[in-house]
Amino acid sequence: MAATMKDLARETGLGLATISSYFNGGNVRPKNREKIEKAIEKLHFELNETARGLKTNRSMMVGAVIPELTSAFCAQVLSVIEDRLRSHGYGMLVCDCRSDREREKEAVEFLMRRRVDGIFSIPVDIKGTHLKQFVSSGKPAVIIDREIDDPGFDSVCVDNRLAIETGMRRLYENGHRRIGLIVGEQTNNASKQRRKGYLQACAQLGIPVDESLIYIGSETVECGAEGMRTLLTRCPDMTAVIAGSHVITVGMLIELNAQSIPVPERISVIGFDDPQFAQAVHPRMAILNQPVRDIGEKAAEIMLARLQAARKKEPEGQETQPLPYQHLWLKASFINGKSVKNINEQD
Amino acid sequence: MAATMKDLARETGLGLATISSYFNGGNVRPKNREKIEKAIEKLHFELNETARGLKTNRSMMVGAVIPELTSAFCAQVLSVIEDRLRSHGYGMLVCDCRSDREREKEAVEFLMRRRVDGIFSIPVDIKGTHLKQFVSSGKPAVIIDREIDDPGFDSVCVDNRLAIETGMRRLYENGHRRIGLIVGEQTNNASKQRRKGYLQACAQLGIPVDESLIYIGSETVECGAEGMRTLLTRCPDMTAVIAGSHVITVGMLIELNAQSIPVPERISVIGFDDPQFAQAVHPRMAILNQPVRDIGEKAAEIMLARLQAARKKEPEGQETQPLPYQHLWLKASFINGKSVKNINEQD
DNA sequence: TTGAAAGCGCTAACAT
DNA sequence: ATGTTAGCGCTTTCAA
Repeated sequence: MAATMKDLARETGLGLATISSYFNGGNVRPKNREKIEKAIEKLHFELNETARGLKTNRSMMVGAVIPELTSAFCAQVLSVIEDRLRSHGYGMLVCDCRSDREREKEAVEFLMRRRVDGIFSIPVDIKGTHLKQFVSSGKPAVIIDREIDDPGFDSVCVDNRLAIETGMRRLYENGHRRIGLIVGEQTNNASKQRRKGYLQACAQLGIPVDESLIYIGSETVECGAEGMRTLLTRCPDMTAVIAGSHVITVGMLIELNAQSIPVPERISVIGFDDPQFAQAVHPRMAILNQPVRDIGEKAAEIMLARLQAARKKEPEGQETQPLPYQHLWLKASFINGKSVKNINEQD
Repeated sequence: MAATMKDLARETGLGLATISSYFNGGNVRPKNREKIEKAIEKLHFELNETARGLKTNRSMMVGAVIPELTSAFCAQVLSVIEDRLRSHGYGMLVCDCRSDREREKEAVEFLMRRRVDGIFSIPVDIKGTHLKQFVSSGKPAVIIDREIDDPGFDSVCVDNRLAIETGMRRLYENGHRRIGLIVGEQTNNASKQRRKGYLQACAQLGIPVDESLIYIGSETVECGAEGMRTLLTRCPDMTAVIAGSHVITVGMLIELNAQSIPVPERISVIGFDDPQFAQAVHPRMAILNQPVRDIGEKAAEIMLARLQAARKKEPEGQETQPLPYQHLWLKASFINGKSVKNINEQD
């Protein structure tokens, strides 16, 4: 159906190699360049990357395995990555695994069959077992957002411990001592780190830890609402709450809203992520904001470096010494709002 | 590097065709099935879809060209589509074109080089010129969310005219007559239809049209804020506003929030999309909600039907009569909130 | 049911 | 600088 290089060769009277060379930046006589370009135009020729990939053993595609495409965090990070990679000629195959380990594993196998050159993963399985087979084929995987037990990958994470600590300190400075925390399941390292940050902050600030102030649920809006509801009745003396993720923030606000509980008069809150959302709610919410743009850029950068290294390797024959794995820890920033009340004067 | 069918053949002592037949649901003796499965296990064999695609002229991938991956609407629709397609063995290559026509065109070319079997497009170019070349190769394109001038594609849209009309009627019933509208650029058919719905509702309800109540900007948060600011000063007697999209809704609320304008006391608002967001803001916002799930499902369904038809066609040789293009119009629903004040009693 | 062989569109030696 | 040719890993006739 579609025109092939052979057709271009016939049309121009040139050899196949010349045509191929034209597309691969080789030296082609200006006269012939023109001829080729004319033929391309005439025959509506489009390079067949599938065939090229078969020959070169590179698909010029990467995979992205994520827990939820509808999460703003995932979408924003992917958006940055896709942009950077496509500008280097790489396509991105997205696989949403719905936070399910089985589907995550299947997604990686799916991507392997398509011979993607690399995989970005926001892992559900923090052991990273789903990627073992893939990396053992010598291809790069970059982990995003979740610290993984296995050090055999590059990773770009946010210092979640520090993030929560920052929030806690803010609340402390504003006189809060009975502070609640709503976080997701502790199988997820990000959530784990957030809880750890909470405990650590308590220790540093001399706040006695009260486990009943900690609600552990899941990464869902429902959990945020449920958590808020629970904490409000369980700890009536609680003056502030920190949400352990964006969806939890949303759920938290839904519950406060449903119960018409005034923020920050009755309770102070610090949310997570999405500055626009924080500005749109009333009162403007204080948040711990993850640097999504940086995360995406760093992850893409690392991947592109590895992809490039892989391309160079082959010609040399000998294994160049491998780049050491990178583990980046980016910092979340605190964006102030009006959702935290200073209760110092009340003492 | 990776094991090939040849390796399986050698390992099992069988012929290539038998191996291939095994993977394609052909008849293989149980004894040999076992042998093959053992060999697959042993050699960590993974089918090479690239090679298969070259031969079969199907990539088992579809492309998705969208204006902004970070838009919740896009992400949600894609999430549904990806799920449905992958369960049928298709991968999804996502191309975010940042609402840019040039990049949109490039994205389609990019996808053509990868020989995707179909393309989903939430088009920037409503002429659909970016898809011309692609569909002329006989492959299906499904347009989402934006009515396109060319009828030569399938499309799944929302009746935006009706949506805004519904909102207008609600406001009318609550006594509002001076109603503002903030919409995106009129090069976009969705925005166009929304404005049309506004005008039509005015006509039906006997509200005189005042162009100064209509703010036309772009599909950005900034435009929502700017629009709100403008309308508030330009039309101090305005009692209600309808937002023409979700991002505009967010911008609108940011501005109201910044100016500490009480909703719905001073002004009533109706937003667009994202029920969770609507519930999280105070007071709970009334919205016109697009059926994202249905949109994705219908689009995927149409695509899968066409993909299947294309597979059947070849064996028959003769062109089966083409399925007629479908143009679906789904309805947005009104979800009530507390952001609309009944001002009838004040008369 | 299975095997042998041709070829999908391209790249990369190698030869010219 | 350009042409010739041999595969990349698979599917698919065609024979056996």
